[in-house]
Amino acid sequence: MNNARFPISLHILTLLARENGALLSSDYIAGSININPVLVRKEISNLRNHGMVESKEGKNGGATLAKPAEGILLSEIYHAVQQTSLLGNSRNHPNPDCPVGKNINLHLEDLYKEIEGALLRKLENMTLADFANKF
Amino acid sequence: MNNARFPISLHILTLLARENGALLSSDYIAGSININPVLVRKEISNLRNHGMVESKEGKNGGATLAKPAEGILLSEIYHAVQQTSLLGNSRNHPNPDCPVGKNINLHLEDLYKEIEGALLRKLENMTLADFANKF
DNA sequence: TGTACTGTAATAAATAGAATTACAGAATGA
DNA sequence: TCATTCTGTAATTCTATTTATTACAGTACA
Repeated sequence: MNNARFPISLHILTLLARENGALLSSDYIAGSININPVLVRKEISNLRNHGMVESKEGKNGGATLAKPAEGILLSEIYHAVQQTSLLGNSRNHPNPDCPVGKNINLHLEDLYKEIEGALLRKLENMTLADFANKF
Repeated sequence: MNNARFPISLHILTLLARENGALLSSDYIAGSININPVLVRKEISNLRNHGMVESKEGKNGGATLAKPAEGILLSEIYHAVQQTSLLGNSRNHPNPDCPVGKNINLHLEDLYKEIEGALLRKLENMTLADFANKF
């Protein structure tokens, strides 16, 4: 997870959480994050697919939360953006003729699962409201 | 941490843990991981700087563990390779004129610290020996 | 019916990651 | 002593990933 999708999504959701239902445009949001509006729309599209955001097309359109910030767990956001494994995967195929190479991916996966579990238990105990209220 | 440094370092250390003090060459290790030997030497150099590995130059040279595998915590390996923050950082500077933009990096940092703490408590309870013994 | 939006695809630019090349220097042992 | 086999490291090239940009169809509003 080297890319900025988690912080970007959290930033978007934090902005939306502070508006009480008012729609924010992708341009406005992009201005706060300082990234390209198209990337904002892409992230919003993803958050919408995960049920956290609603958006409205056309003039005076924009995005808003699909449910109260108290009901959005940070773990949901994590799941919505998570693509690569937490501690990195080698793209290479380790040598199947080596007893370590042959099995390392299996054992790494187990390890990652365990670690990610610990992380998720943390994120499940924090809501978007908790985060947004810090500002 | 999108790159493969954690799994590569763990792979190297696992191989070394299974040799009882015998030296392994970067070429041999690279063959097991299936990456370039220069990258192996770079990682070994880093692990050496962190006191986990010793190496010997010249003919019949190679690397070996600097201390028993029972004394190497997975958290040490994590610290040795960790560069980027766990859940990704935006390279962009958020808008300082926006109340959210102005403070988000601060709050993200706090959040990351807390999450990383949970992860580290897990990794502190696993040794290289625990991992290597699975093979 | 013009304006201001979203949604999305396609492309280009920038950045990061990994491989490769190159070579100096160290240890060995014939 | 000196060829051989290693490490250490810098420099460069190659590749993959990420982000920005361009373009435009479609929607809603006033």
